[in-house]
Amino acid sequence: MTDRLGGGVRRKRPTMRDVAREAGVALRTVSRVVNSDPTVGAHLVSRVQAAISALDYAPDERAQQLRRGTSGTIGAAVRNLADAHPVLSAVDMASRSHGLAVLAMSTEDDEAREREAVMSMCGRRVDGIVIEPIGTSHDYLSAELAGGLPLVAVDRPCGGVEADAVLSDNAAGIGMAYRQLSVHGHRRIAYIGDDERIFTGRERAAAFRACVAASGGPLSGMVHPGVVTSSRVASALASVLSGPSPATALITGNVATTIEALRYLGADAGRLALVGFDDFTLADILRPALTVVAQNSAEIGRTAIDLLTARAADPGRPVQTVTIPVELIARGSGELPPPV
Amino acid sequence: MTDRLGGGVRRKRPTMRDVAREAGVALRTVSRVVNSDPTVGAHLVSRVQAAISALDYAPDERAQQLRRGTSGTIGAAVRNLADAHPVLSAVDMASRSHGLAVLAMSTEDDEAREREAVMSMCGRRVDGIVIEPIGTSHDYLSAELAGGLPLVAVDRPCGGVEADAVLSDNAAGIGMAYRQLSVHGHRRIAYIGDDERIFTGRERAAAFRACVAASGGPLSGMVHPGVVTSSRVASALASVLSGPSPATALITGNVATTIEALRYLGADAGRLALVGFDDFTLADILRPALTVVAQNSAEIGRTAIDLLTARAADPGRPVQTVTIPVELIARGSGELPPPV
DNA sequence: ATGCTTCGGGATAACGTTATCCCACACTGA
DNA sequence: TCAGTGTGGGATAACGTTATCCCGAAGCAT
Repeated sequence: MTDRLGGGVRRKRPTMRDVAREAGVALRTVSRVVNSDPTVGAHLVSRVQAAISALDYAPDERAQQLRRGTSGTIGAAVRNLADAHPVLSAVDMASRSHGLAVLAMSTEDDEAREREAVMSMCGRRVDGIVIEPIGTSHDYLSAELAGGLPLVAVDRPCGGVEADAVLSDNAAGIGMAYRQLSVHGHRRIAYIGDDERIFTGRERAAAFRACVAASGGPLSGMVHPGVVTSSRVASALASVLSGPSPATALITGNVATTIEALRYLGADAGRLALVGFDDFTLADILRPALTVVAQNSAEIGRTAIDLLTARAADPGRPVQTVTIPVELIARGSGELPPPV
Repeated sequence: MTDRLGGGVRRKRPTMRDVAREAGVALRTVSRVVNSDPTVGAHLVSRVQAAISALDYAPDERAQQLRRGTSGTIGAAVRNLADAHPVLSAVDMASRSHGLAVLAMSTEDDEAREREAVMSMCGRRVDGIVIEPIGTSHDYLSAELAGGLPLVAVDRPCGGVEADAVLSDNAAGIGMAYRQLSVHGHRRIAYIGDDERIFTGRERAAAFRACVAASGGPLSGMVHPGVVTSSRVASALASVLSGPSPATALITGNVATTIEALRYLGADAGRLALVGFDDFTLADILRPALTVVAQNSAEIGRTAIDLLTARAADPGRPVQTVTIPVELIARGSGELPPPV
C-alpha cells in the first residue's frame, strides 16, 4: 500500500546553500535574487543567476510554502476523472489565471473516498477546496471550515455544514424541458433520473412533479428516480412505455440515464420524444440529434474560483449559494411530435 | 496574475508543539504517536491522541515531505482535463494503491503550457511525472532526468530525451482496421487522421500506407493526415468520396477525426464503412454502431505507474518503451459491405 | 547492594526556504 | 576630521516536521 517512492539513490538537488557557495555570496542574497528583491546590486545578481543556471537550481516550493504559510494550490475533489469533466477544466483555467495549481482527485462516488481525498488535501494545506459533494454529511469538515478553509461545493451543496455553493438551476432546467415537450403536443411525459438521495436527483424529480401538477398532466407511474443502472433504466422505460396509455415523451435526469435510455431504445429512439438533462459531446451526432438542457460548466468553474478567492480574502463573509442558469438546446429529439 | 490566496486572517492551525503542550509531553513523543512508533507506552499514546482530537490536529504534509525528502505525489501532465480521460483515471487508481496522490494539470495541447506545468511539478518536488507529451523537444527536462526524476511518457514518446514510454500498438491497430474492411470486401479504403508532426498521426498514417502497399490497393488521394478541424476533415472526406472511383470505406485516426467525419456524413453515415481509432463512450449507440480500434487505457495507466515506481527504485535501469496491445471491437460500421 | 542491560521518552539538530535584525561600508555636510 | 545617513548584504531565527543522540529509570543477575 504505502510504499512511497524513493528507494533508489536519486541525486540530491542543489539547494540555495549550494548556489550561495557557488556564487560566493550569502544564503540570504540568493533568496533575494530568486525573489527579485531590488536591493541587490546588478553584478551580484548576474553572478548569482550564473550560479543558478550552472547548478540547474530550482527552488523547493514546499519549503517556500512552509515558510510563507500559503501553498498556492487548490484541491478539486470531483466524482470522476475518467469521464468528461468540463467543470474541472474550467476550475483549472480559472486557477491558473490566479497563479494557483489544482490538485485534482477523484472520489469515485464513494463517501469514504471523498473524505480521504479531502483530508489528504487538508494535509497538504491547500489554500482552498472545490468539491463535488457525494456524501450526505460533511461535518468532518466543520473543524476545517471553522478554521477558515475556503470550500466551495459544486453541482450539489454540502450536507450538515455551511459552505459556499455553485449550483445549476435544476428547477428551471426541468421546466424548460417540460415546456418544450408540452409545446410540441405531449401530454403524457415521463421522467427517469437519479436517486432522490442525491441532491440533483431530488431537485429534478421534485421540479418534474411540480411541472406535471401545474399542467394537470398524468403523474402516476411517470416518475422514476433511482440508482442509475442499465437494468433499472431499462425496466423503468419498459413500464413507462407499456400499458393502455404509454408515455409519448421522456425527460432523463442526467447523462448516464440519457445514455442508458438511448441504449435501451436502440433503433426505436426516433419514436419517443426525449430531452436529456446535461449536454455531452456527441449529442448532436445521434439520430435524431438530442435535445438537452445544458449546464454552463465554464461559468460554474469560474464562479467557484471567484467564491474561493473571495472567502480567502474575507473568511468572515456570509455563506453564499450561486445559481447558474441553464439553457435548452433544441436539436430534434425533443421536438418530435407525439404519435397520432 | 499571481495574487496567491490568503489575504484574510485564517486562524492558524495547531501544530505538533501545541499538541505536545496540551498533552504535557515532549514534541518528539507526539511525532512518535503520529507515526505509530511502537516504543511509546499505552497510556501516553491515549493521552496524546486525546490532545490531537481535542485540538483537531492534522500533520502538515509539506513539513513531513520536506523532512522526509519525498513528496508522495506524482504529477500528471495531460493534454486536456475537459474530455474523457481514461488514462488519467487509471493513473489515479494505480497511484492510490501505492499511497500516492496525483497532481493533474492540463497542457491544452500547448508546448509552453506543457513546460510550465512540468516545471511547476518539479518545483513541488513530485516523486515522478506521467506526461502525455505535446512538444517535440523536451530537452528542458534533461537536467531533471539526469538528476533521476522518474518520468514516463504516455501515448507518445518524448522528443530529444531518453525516457520511459508506454505506447499503444498503433501499427497493429491500423492493421486490424484495414484487415477488417478488406475482409468485408473493401478495396478502396481511405484514411483521415492527425497531423504527421504528431507522433501518433505519423505512426498511424505510415501504418496505413504500409497496409495499402501490402494489399496492392489504391493509394493516391486516399491518405489525409493533417490538423483536425471541422473544415479540413470535411474537405478531405468530400475529396475521398468524389471522383470516378470513390472510397467505399474509411479509417479515422483519432476520436476527434471520427466525430468530425460522423458530423459531416450525418444521415449518410450508413453508406460508408467506417473504423475509428480509439473508442469512446457513445460509440455503441450510434446508428450504425461504430466499429473501433480500442486502446487499453487501464493497462496503459497501470503500466505507466509500474515504470515510474521501477525507475524510482532503480534510477540506473535502462530506458524502456512498452507497447500495449489494442483491440478491434466490431459493432457494425466496419462490417458494412461496399455498395454494389 | 551493585553493576549491567533494556527501554521509554526528552533535547536538539536538521530539511530548504524567507524575514528580521543588524553591521559594515561608502557618502555627505560642517 | 568626525558625526550623520542611507544602503547593500550577511547572521540567524523561524516555518512544522522527523531523526539522531542521549539520559534516567526500571529490571535482572550476581
